[in-house]
Amino acid sequence: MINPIGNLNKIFDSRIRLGVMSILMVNEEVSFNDLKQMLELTDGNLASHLSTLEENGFLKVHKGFVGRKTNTTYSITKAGEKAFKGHLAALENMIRSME
Amino acid sequence: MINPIGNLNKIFDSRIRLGVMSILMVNEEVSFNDLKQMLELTDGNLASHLSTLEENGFLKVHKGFVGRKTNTTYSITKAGEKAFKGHLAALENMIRSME
DNA sequence: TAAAGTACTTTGTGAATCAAAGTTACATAT
DNA sequence: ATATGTAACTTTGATTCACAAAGTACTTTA
Repeated sequence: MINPIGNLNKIFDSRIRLGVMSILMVNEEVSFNDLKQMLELTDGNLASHLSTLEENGFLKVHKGFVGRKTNTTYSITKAGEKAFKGHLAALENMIRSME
Repeated sequence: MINPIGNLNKIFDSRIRLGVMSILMVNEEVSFNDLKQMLELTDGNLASHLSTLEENGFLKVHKGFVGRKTNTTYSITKAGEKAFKGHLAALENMIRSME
């Protein structure tokens, strides 16, 4: 592939999905509210990006409780990890030719 | 800034603009047609992204000739270089927390 | 009982993306 | 002189995306 952008993953063109993935690479499980605060998003905006990532099999959802409050957490899947690492590698390749 | 995506530059959310910039970081001057072929784009699509980059002061245009044919080339500006490097640094920061 | 929290979904708007077609200007081939 | 070609766009139109705001269903706390 000569085209330097050909290996970038379209799902990760979105800064928000990029942010979610990078948070989930480092934290085993993160709640909806923590993601919302870390990324400074409205509920709806976060929810829609999370569902895009979920539809693509990049993350999985755990519905649980903290005390008696509902608590939804998200974690990365193997496929998500692979796709994200692939995207980062593509970014690196693109940039490596600059040095 | 705690928000890991807060320092990313919106202009570079686009893979195409990212590609243009990375090519221009490495090549002093690149023609419209070379960019078109490298990035596998239609005329219109490339032209519109180039004008976005130009409007933002990230690249400059040189209209010249090769023999008697018109030849437009593009090169990065100081501001473009700074913005692009800033974006890459923000990406790196975001990713560094993963290691 | 009222207010607030969680995690959404729905709605609506504006912006972005892109291909395709049209345009302008010059060049070359017939 | 006419037709074809190439470069570099601009315009058009359709589709998709992003996002805020409001609405929903359920529970909890004051």
